[in-house]
Amino acid sequence: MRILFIHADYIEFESKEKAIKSAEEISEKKERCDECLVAFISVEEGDDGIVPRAVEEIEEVAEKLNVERIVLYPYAHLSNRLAAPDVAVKVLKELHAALEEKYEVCRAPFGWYKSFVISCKGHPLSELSKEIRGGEKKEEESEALKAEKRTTYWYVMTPDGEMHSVDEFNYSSYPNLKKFVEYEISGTRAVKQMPPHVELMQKLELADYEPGSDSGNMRYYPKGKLIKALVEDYVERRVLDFGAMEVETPIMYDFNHPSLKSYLNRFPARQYQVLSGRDKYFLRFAACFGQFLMMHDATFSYRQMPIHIYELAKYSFRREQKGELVGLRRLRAFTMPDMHTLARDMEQAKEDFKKQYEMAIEVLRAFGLELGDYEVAIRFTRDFYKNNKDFIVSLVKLVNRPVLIQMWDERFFYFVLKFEFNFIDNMDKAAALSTVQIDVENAERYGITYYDEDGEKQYPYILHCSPSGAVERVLYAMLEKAYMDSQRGKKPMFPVWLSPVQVRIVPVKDDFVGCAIQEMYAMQKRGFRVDIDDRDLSVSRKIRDAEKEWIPYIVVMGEKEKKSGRLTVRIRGDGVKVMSREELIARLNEETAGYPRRPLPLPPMVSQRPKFRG
RNA sequence: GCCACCGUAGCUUAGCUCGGAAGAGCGGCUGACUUGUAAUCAGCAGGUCGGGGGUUCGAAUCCCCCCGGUGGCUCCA
Repeated sequence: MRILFIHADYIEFESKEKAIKSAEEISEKKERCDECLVAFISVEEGDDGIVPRAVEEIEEVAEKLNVERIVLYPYAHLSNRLAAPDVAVKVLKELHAALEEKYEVCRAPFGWYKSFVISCKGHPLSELSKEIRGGEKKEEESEALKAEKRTTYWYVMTPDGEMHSVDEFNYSSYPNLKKFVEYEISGTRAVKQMPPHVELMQKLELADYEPGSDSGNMRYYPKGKLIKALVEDYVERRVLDFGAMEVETPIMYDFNHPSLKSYLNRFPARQYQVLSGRDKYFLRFAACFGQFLMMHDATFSYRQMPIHIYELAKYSFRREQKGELVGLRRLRAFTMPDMHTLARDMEQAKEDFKKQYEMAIEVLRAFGLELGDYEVAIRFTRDFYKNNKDFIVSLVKLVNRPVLIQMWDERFFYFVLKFEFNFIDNMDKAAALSTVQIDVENAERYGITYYDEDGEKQYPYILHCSPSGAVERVLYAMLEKAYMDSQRGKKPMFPVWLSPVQVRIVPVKDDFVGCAIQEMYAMQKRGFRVDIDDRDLSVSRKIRDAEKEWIPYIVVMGEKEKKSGRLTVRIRGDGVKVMSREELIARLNEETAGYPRRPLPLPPMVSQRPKFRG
């Protein structure tokens, strides 16, 4: 709380018009107070508990000045981290009530544009400012956290349904699971190295830091943008095939909306805030808000369920702690495919949960991430486990490998069951990709209801699903995996359908650029991304550059090819083969079948491209 | 957010310990070469040494503050 004190001969103020929707109702527009202490007050975040101290401070000043009247004047402009309006009004009212015991108190209305005239006495003590700090909130949080930790139990479940103690499980065949368990439970690591994906995202000209923005807001170069767009296209199609309806919702929401507020209050801090005039909004951190508000207004019955709605939440914003931001692993602005499912009962919720679990496995496979490239975590409450033991075991059977289990005695979050697929990177850090949760709380919070067989309103269960996790994080996982491959002597690359350039044609000398263009057009027409390195450089140099770009097929074009009409193709990681154009196209078709396509994101002539980095 | 380390040309970096004229490779430009599967040769241009302050005759180098990045902690709805 910040207070500016003025010892005044008099103050007059008049309320002109409401500045915010939630302005107080008032009886008198014009007021005057003589011989008083005026306190201009900004109520700040976290000020709920500090009224007694504020009262002390104000009384101390009032006593010194020997005044009988105090004017409390809400004044937002002393602070840039204001409390929500309703909190501010509450605090001001409490101040008023407490001071009224000894003083005559007048309070200017909250939320109005007011004109005022003040006559400051001008003696040395007539102008003072104070800042009063609270700061108890954090401790409350950590208490809650400690409680959570006390009642959390960790296990490893094997496909036979056995629960093993995390300490006694034999990890020898599952080193990554061991790393994951360590990451989750103890969290001690001691590696000193740049995360490999950071260097790769820059070298390959995919993504980069943007010094002109806030930390964790990246720029994406054409090749990175292409991969991102393809990943998004693919996930979207999977989700639409799954039966979801695609929607679009705003990226910012009113702090004072009752449903949003109680949701936010459960998880304090961590949002970007946006001012629209004097009204405060927060940027979404997932698509939940918009979709829940939409479904609050929708009418539907048990006959239509399960209902799926989907949005690519671009962007979602979380104001993560600075020390937590790393390359593409953890960002402040990210792209979140977000599907919500409204299920009429737990049976339906479980059934859909399992289907989504299976979908997530397939989605990650499309990005070259197989079972074994990531670790599975399943988390639930003790009650849920008691009633659904077989269901949990069936999930573990499906992946046919040991899975980390976290069980809570009580429900701390909005869900009773959740799974994640966690990628373990070269620094032994875990990052969640796919996830699905069964939410038992938010239907009620948002007033989302369906009509049951008897025409009665019921709250549905809500599944939150991101089949891939954040798109940027998919990129991160692919890059980290490629680095692991290169460490094992394998040539790193993206799946062919995601390679920004799928075929590079290297003319031996200028004379063959014409033939190269013909070849390029022929393959382009069939839907592939082909370019030509027309630079005046040696063949080996151009091969080297193409290899550094991880291009899967390099076609050298010279006299031989012109005469024979066959192509000499250098296949990444598989030597040089001579084949016809149709054979190459057949191979490309096979490797990209069923995946979305996009055109080359760069000028087709390598000589015509800017260098985005070095 | 806290602690530690790092920041020199578009990129990778030498110089910093112990203060004394900022050096290279790649990339770019110009020219020569017309090339057959991971770097053709030569010349030229390119630097507020992350920013600000201090110490000093003199600071890339020593000290302080700030910004950015990374590691660890905390956190991760």
